[in-house]
Amino acid sequence: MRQLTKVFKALADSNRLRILKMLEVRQLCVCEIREVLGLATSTVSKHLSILREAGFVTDHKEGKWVNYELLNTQYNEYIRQLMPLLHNWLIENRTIQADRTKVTTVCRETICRH
Amino acid sequence: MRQLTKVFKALADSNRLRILKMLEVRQLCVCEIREVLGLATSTVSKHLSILREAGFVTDHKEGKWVNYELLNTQYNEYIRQLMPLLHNWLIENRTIQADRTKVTTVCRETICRH
DNA sequence: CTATCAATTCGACATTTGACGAAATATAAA
DNA sequence: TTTATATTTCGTCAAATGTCGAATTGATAG
Repeated sequence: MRQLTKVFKALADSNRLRILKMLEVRQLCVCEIREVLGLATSTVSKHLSILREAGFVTDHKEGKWVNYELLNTQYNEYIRQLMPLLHNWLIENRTIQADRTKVTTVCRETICRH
Repeated sequence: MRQLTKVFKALADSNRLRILKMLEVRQLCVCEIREVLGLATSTVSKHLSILREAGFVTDHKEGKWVNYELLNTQYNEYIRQLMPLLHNWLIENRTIQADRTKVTTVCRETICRH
């Protein structure tokens, strides 16, 4: 039950939903997500750790960046079943659509300098 | 997005999950749920209002009691898709199993005369 | 009409949560 | 090695949450 509430708690925040829907487009580093959401870097990092602890995402070091991506494995049965639903949700949402557009244009090389 | 986070927030509490899994067995009034969960009546009432606002349950007056039951309609698309998953989850969980056993034996007539 | 009893609402309280900036860590570049 | 940059961790704060008991509401039974 603890594991399930952790999964639902992770989904019970609009900024984390936005992150998950952005990661459906492609891998992203912390500063790219920060740029789209307009939050402090530390806040984004915290959100990502919550998503990681719940089993939604995983991270890979790439130079000085940390890439986060959706974890599409069968490790967590709850998430394995939830992700297909989430994939079809919020598609019409304007914020989500805008986020995803930004994600395609955002470039870590230019953004992260300052 | 607001509606979806409301749905996930409602699911992000173990007592509310226990309530939903109990309601899979049968309709229940507030005092029956209170008896199983061991919470204050006002707390149970609050949990039920959160589940109602999110669209999971509905209530019917029956004399001095208020019966709560799962709302299995297509009003809320999120819930319509989530409930089948939740139905198959937590089946092995001991707390949930114990709750459901109690639900079958609990009698509002005897319990509520406290 | 008055008592009783189930349920809700309200007010208080402790805990959790989401946010930030500062400090610490890690990696790349000079 | 020193500097710059990306990320994490830590401390703090305000707001939200879960809980309770008391007061209120609503309906039944005397």
